[in-house]
Amino acid sequence: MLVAIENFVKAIYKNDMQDNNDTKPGNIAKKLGISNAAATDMAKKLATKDLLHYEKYQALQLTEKGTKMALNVVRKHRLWEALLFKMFDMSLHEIDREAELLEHETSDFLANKISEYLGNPKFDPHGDPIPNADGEITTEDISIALSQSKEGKTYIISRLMSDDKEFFDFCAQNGLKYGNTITITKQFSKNKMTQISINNNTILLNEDFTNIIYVNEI
Amino acid sequence: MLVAIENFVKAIYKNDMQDNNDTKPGNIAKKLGISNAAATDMAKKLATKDLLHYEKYQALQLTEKGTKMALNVVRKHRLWEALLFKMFDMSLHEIDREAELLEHETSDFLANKISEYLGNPKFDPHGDPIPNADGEITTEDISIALSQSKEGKTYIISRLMSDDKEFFDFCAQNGLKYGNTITITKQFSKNKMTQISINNNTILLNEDFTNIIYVNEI
DNA sequence: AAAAATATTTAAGTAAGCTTAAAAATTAAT
DNA sequence: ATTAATTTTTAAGCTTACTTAAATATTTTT
Repeated sequence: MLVAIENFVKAIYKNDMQDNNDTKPGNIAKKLGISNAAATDMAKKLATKDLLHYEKYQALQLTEKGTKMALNVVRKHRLWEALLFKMFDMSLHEIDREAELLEHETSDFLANKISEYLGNPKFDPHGDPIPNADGEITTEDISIALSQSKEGKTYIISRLMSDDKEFFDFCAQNGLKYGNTITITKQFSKNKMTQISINNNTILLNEDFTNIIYVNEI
Repeated sequence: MLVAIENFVKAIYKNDMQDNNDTKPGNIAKKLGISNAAATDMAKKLATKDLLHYEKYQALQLTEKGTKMALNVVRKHRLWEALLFKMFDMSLHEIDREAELLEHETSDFLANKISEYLGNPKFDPHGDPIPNADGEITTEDISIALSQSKEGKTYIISRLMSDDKEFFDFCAQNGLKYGNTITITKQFSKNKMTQISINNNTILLNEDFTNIIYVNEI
């Protein structure tokens, strides 16, 4: 019950943040692996709980209450990722997989304990910001997608925005890790490829990758 | 779905282990806070899944498969307790409360990581044995209830078999903690009270307490 | 601006995990 | 050994979170 609701508002929140497709039931349904009909039903139900605004055929919009709930779940997810990553020898994909389950069964009390233990971190191991206990993200996001980076410049990897195992495995193998430095050796504007240099290795990345790897200017 | 089942087999397992009332639907229902009818229904359902043996009006009996499932959940519960107790400043009651939720959303993979990190502990902070990854409890239980202790003898506290907050608060206040040493200064056989000495303090305990505090001879 | 394709909504139905109330069996008390 | 009390079971019903299929609206293509 609560899990389904939490996952629903979280999916809306993430769709609004990260993806550029609009937040209609079908898109949320796809992310959650449920039917469009189920998503519409749930949307209507959550509207009665004041978690989102629903109007037929329109995009779903979280209310303040809904956003708070989403951020609370996101906070727990990212705190778990940070904790598991620090303590155990686990990959980015593995910590994501575990956090996906633990996030719904974590009290605010425990979340605060974890945060405190970690020194109230502002970012998780993917570089995603961790909302504070009040559901606020206090960091300013100055990162850009690698696809927007400028040839010749040097950047620091700030976010790996994915939950795909293969992507993370690739990143791990090639030193593409939160905090590492890379230089853009070439931008191929025609075919949207980006050539980077990292640890004296040259890697050619396609659009799929350069849209989910985020970097900060130095 | 899985959570309800896991809690059901766990309740049976614990009832068999700790309590001397028989394992009929009503007793399990009481523990889980559900109706007798619901417990009967669930028992029938789990019988079809080969998790327990069900015969009308008879006590419920876990199959080997059911026992394995129960032990797997118990393992995760106790590992979480051990981890939370070690890492954070949390009471026995608090770690129990959190572990009760986390236990159902923990992969075997993560459970093994936690166990490894803790050095594969054999006991949790209550002194309860932690089953290994194969669902086996390899330690021999040589502890006795405080109510069975002998006047004049000295013991080490080995288990605090409860999940009640008030009990734990009392224990914490009085140094009644796993591993601590106590001496039995007097056994009042008539009214079933036990007087103990701990840290140069004298405490009088009634039957409710002496039946759930376990000790080992030195 | 129609037609075609796609997405959303409505409607009807299902399974899980409960509930309450009444019937049947067991257990306890006299 | 009946009677009384308690427990277990059966039966019927509810809610949540889905499903599929059909109807309706929207969006895209031509």
